Amino acid sequence: MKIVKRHNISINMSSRIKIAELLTAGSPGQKVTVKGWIRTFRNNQFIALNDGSTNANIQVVVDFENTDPAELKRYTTGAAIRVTGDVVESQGKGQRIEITAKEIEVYGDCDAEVYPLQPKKHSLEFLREIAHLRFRTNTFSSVFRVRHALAFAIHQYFNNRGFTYIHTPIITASDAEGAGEMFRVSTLDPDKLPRNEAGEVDYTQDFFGKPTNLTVSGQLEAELGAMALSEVYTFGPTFRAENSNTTRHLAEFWMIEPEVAFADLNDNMDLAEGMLKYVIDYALKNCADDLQFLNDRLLEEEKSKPQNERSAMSLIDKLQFCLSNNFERITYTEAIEILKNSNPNKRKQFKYLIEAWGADLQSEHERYLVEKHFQKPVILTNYPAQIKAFYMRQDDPKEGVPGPTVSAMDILFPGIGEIVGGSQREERLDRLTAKMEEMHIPAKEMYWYLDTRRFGTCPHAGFGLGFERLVLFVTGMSNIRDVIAFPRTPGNAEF
RNA sequence: GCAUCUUUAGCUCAGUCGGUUAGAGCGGCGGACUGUUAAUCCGUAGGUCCUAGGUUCAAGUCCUAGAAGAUGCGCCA
Repeated sequence: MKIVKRHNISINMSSRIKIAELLTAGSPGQKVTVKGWIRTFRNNQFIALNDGSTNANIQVVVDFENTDPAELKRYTTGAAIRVTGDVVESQGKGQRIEITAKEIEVYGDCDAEVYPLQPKKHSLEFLREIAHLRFRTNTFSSVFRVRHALAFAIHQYFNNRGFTYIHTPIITASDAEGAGEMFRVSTLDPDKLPRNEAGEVDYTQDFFGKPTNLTVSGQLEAELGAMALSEVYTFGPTFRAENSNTTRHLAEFWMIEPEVAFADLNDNMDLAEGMLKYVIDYALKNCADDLQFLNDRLLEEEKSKPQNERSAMSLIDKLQFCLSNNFERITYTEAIEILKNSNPNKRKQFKYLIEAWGADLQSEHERYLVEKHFQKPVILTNYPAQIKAFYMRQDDPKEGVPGPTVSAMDILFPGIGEIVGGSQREERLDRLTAKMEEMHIPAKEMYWYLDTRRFGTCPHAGFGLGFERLVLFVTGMSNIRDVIAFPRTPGNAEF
């Protein structure tokens, strides 16, 4: 296994060396201190020690003949220890170097009888129930190192391009965004709600003096920033109170939302495609060992699946394929034509048959386009106006397009579906207010948003990227609950 | 919210057509071995068969309801 060392300094007092650094750069003759958690203790003699810097363990050789047997009993799977000793060439196969222990200190014992993690394969469902301990498994430590690398690369990508990272509010009084059901934020006692004369809940007595919710998107606020700073992005938690029970929805998730002034739909697509490729490339270069581990894990898992359900490409091949091919850019209107003439539509295999322009695409249609027809990421653009949000820019009528469209774009990924949703924004005040009226969005409350169109408006565009969906794609995991530390889903807010 | 599937030891799972005392591997515990690689070998303990009803001479197995989990759909990122 190739081991990736992620940093140059082992951060710790008492000259502790991290295991990734020791395994890559350590040489016989060194005297070192390592600290970590025992993975296995074999033959009363060999400790496999892990500190989370890599999935590879350092082998610690214990001088069992000169160690108190009561102390040897404490070296159990999961125990936290310090080892000071000499780096030597390993006599056994399977590792280049090992440590001959001179001193072992147990920081925290781990009762093997009740510790749930064993040196064996556990199901992801079981590990989800012990999410507080699942970081200690190879799969999850790899997933979370990759997750970190992707988050870091996103900041780096935008920083390199002159973007300003802005922090948009988590609590919002605006419920006009229409992005989904919201979680109410209140300090009122639900058992003793104050009422006004009309018998309605009196929110003037609530903390903010009006109804407030957790944010479903930072986009509207990001647009305000873009109208001064030119290029901004947000990267924060987002909350949707939808009763969604799928492998790709969370009630609390992280979203990246760039917003760019003086940009149109094409700039927007270039930005999104560039970002996705940049961060995937970053992960391939900086998490090679973790991705290899996840790649092999996936191959192993797929062995138990029937041939036709296995993926055509391995995880790493799929990521590299994604880098070396341009995303397919087609309009909604073109997509409808393809779907209308597709075999599953003609043979009535789709649950929802495509009959006319204007229909919303179901996930079976998106999957057909991405996984069967194009076999690569697809960007769908210029959707019918009626199925998209009020703030998307209205297109000029075009020959061959049956109805009004907006400059929207969705990026669809294999296995994930929609990973990015974005648009060029409607910057023309009259068009925007007319649309809001049509969709019953209270323009009065949204004065702050509309002010950007009143005072120095300009063409601008942006998108939202679901961070966990990106992590799903890059790690090859199949359930979104396994790429966030403590998933919040309907009926579950454990830990 | 809807549909389908699953639930047996701490974990992963087997359990035939409804039939007598519910099994295995791993893990635990006791021991052996001492250059192992999820070590190996011997021994041993461990069960509300998800819950509540029902059918039957007899239910882990069949039926009904509920709970929890998984998958798919809808909503979306």
